[in-house]
Amino acid sequence: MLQEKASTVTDEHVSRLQTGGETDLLPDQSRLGLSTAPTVPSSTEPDQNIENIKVVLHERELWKKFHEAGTEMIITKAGRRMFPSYKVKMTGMNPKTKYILLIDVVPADDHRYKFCDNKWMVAGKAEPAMPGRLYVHPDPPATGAHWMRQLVSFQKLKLTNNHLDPFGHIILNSMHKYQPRLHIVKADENNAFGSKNTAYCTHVFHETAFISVTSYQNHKITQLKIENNPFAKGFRGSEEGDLRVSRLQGKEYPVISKNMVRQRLISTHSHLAGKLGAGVLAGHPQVLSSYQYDTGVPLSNPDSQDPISTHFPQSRDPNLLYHCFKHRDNGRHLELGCKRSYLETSTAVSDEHYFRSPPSYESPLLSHPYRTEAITSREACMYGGMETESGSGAADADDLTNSPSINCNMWATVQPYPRYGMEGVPYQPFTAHFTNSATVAPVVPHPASSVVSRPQADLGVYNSAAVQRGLSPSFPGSRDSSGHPPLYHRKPGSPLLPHRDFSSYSAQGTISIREQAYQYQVGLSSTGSNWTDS
DNA sequence: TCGCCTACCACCTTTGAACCGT
DNA sequence: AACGGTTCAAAGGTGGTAGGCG
Repeated sequence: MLQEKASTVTDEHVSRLQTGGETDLLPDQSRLGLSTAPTVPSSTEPDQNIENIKVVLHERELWKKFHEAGTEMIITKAGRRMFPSYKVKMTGMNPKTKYILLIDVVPADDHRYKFCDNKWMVAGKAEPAMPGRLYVHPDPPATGAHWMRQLVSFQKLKLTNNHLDPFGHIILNSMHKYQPRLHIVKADENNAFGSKNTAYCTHVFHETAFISVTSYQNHKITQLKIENNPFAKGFRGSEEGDLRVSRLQGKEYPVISKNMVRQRLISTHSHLAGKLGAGVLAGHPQVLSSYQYDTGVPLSNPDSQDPISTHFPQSRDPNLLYHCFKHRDNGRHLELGCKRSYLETSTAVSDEHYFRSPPSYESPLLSHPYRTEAITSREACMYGGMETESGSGAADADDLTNSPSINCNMWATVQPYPRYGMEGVPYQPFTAHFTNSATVAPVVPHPASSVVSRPQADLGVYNSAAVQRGLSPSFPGSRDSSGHPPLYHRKPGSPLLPHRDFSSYSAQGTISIREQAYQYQVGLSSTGSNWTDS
């Protein structure tokens, strides 16, 4: 019954999309950092539709500060957290319905950037995209009441530039612009996720877009991080007046705190001591003057009236993007809610670029075959601390205990990145790929990718294959008497054991780009059941 | 030569076990 | 014995830096 309604709704929204449908997002909501899926007039249960869920970005003002300066996120081989961390407040959920929350990070455009003259500039075409990965909130599928009870934090999400990252961190390319997206997935009672009628919606906050870097380029960002990140307290001026003085003096460059000077002295000392064996102090003025030289470049620029565009050139993010989809059992992927594609904009000027060179940034979640991956390491699972943050530790046991546990899972996608020189390739709308493993949807090869059609391995496969097989130590394919995958049942009080699954997906054909990384993942897939936590 | 990346550093917060008192 | 509060050490996160690499 619900499915029938969904079908109707889906068709309606497809129609709206095809006619350039608008979102129902109010301008005020956008300004307030409120993301909401469009309403669905045809529904008889408006309050229980996933489309009605509203999401408010926590600490939006802080995000905006970073955004205005041009947010940068450090990526390291071992993985680095995002700061500000991604936290949201949810409302409008059905208190009794179970949901799964996921985040992915998708390329915001097809450019590589460089930081030149205190602003970000396009430095060429983007590198081939990393295999898209999903970060699943460590809380198991929980009721809407649970998610709405407190802030939902994704602070333990980590970003890496290690293409072979085994920890399930989100893999990014340095010097590229990315956009995190939040996905809310309705968990099916039986299959938890990815069933025939899985509904989900996607929320995007444009303030959270960032450029990935291996070291900070913009000193404004560095200062903002130091000022706001408690872990960076050590880099704050030991005297409270440092920053204040710098502002009073109208200096745009960062003030050298005592710690910074000390570190430089220590570093210089050790370095010089090793090479010269003497004359340490002689290096001090040099260090300082060098620093001032590096940072003393006037930050003003002719376009300073628009800091966002200055630091994030060619930003095409509308205030909010959101997508609501619902999968239908027949293998077709229909869009349930309305969608604003990157091409769908209000101002031709700011988005001209995208029309000229329409990137084919299909959602890894929505438009590309999935492989699944359950994470074993504690780092990758990143659970536990999250509970403190989100308060899930105090959640009603009922919210969680009966929930299928897919904690610590990271779903990975292999995203065929468009080949270079694809100008003119029409934008490919997102398509939902929530399928049941028994209903494998045909894969339409990406027009710009070299991917050979291969078996669908999407979120539905995650549910049916990965959970059943890889996520359980009793692989393969065993189910308990209740019919649930063993993973769904853990002993009361027992810790959430990390699992890893690389066995759920095998690829046919080849991928010419990012082949190495892809093959790596496939390789893991073939040996996934033998994975042991290190 | 230059830009980017990595390993390492010291400092800081967070976390959880151990301990103690009620 | 159970519970709650405090202490402390280990783990982990942070940006800065030198040096390596292409």
